[in-house]
Amino acid sequence: MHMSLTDSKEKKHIKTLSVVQSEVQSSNRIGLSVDCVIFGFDENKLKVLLIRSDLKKFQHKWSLLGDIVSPNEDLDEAAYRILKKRTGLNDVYLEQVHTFGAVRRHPVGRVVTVAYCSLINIHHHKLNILDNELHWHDVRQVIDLAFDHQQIFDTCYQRLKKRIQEHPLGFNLLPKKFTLRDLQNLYEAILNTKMDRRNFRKKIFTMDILVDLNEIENNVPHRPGKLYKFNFSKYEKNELNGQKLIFELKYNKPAM
Amino acid sequence: MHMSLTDSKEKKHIKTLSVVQSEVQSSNRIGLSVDCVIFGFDENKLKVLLIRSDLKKFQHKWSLLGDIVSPNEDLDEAAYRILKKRTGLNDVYLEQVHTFGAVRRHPVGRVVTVAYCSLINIHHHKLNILDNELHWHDVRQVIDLAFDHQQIFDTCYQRLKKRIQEHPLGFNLLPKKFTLRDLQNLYEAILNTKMDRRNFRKKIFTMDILVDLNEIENNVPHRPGKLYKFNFSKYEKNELNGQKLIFELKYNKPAM
DNA sequence: GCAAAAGTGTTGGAAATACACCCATGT
DNA sequence: ACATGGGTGTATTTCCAACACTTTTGC
Repeated sequence: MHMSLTDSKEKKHIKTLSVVQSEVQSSNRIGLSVDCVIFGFDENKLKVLLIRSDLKKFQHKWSLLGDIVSPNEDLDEAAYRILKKRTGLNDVYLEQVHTFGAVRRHPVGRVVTVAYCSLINIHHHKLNILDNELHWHDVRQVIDLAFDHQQIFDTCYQRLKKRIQEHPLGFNLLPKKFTLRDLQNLYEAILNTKMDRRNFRKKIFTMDILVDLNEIENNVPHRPGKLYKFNFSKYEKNELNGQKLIFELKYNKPAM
Repeated sequence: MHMSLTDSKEKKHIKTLSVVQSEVQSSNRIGLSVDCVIFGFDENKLKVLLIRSDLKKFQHKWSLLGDIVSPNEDLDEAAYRILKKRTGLNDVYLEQVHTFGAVRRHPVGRVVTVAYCSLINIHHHKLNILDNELHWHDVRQVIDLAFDHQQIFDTCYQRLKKRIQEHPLGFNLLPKKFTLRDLQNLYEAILNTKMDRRNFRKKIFTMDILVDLNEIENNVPHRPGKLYKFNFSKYEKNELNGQKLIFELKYNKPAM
């Protein structure tokens, strides 16, 4: 059944670097940008950081934080740069989500944008927020963004909901010390669900990823809750050893 | 605590289209390409379609199928175009996976590439395969690809393993009519695991996504298996109604 | 009749759910 | 003292994993 291929085959032309180089250059009229969907958590609500569009055409609409990628920076670097510029934060959770490349997605011409999703502690950066052109929005009230940013936001929010059920990302949104109620509120807000308090605690403790700080919250008009922190190294160790998913929180029931 | 913001705030400069336009143009010296990781299934092995690099520097290495994105085609279109050109297939499963944008990832200069993952029935396109520069490789023997294609391949393969446990993608790799053994072989090959036949059948039937064709395979030296096809509409209906995941096949045990 | 894979049910353990009472604090 | 949410245990159900024998075909 196997025939010799050598006779029927045409040897493919091998290109030199410079040939390909000119091919690339003749077609690199496509702009490249990065847009960041920066999530924070405050007042038991999931928030997203938005800015007024700086384009006249979209002047009254909100948009994501984005910028053009510079020719000598890595894609990820660009995302970190934007995040740093707007929030002053380094070393935060940042994940590439999806690239949007429809021809007419941007009014200035062909710009392909790579969307990143970031989770930050909203209280770690009071800085540039006093500019009222930059604002935290309740995710439930995010509508009608500029460009195709609504679609980008929706995609990132969907991804967050999925990822947070499989990995302990939520801790990026909380202060270092938190109560179990804080943690549960976070998950309920993001997943738009209600969970049984006892079962939630059981599940989290079974994962063995919290450190009991032997402290309690204060100034609460009820019995104070114990404070915990996330045990990052323990989680990583578990993830390496057991190939089983250590963190799994799946809830399908909508709230109420 | 809330102070009036109006006095301290500097009104942001609103840019016109043309200002942004020139910003984009001055910085669009970044090439944009698409690379496709095309998976097929044959001889009970998961295969991936590779081509000899057309760059002299990488002349002896295999690489993914890719091309430059043209300024007037959508990103997804570019991926479909590449797939069509190489396999002759339309309307196949294609999914964007990740964008790779390290500054020095490509020798000809700055080229950012968007990786797509595709699943096709390997027997639907005998066409261009006789060119021995284009070849199906057993995924277990994919090493040392050109550029950063090894990393791209690894990322896509990882993604495939995950996605196929949550969605009925496997059917894209099988012929229209298949036996349950075929289906199980597919999953075992992709996930590199062994499953219990009885439990596998039970799980699949519970999902109620197969149509019994009342046919059996023939020319097998043992009792022939029944043939089924995938019931796409039924799956979609289930996915809409119940918000619960209908398709869930999780196996963590390695083979043997 | 024999080799080789198809087809089929049951059982035990683990995990998820549902659910109710006492406790510590601020007012 | 009371209002508020913190903290805990158990019974039930559901899901998953383990497992062995009979059936049908080609040779």
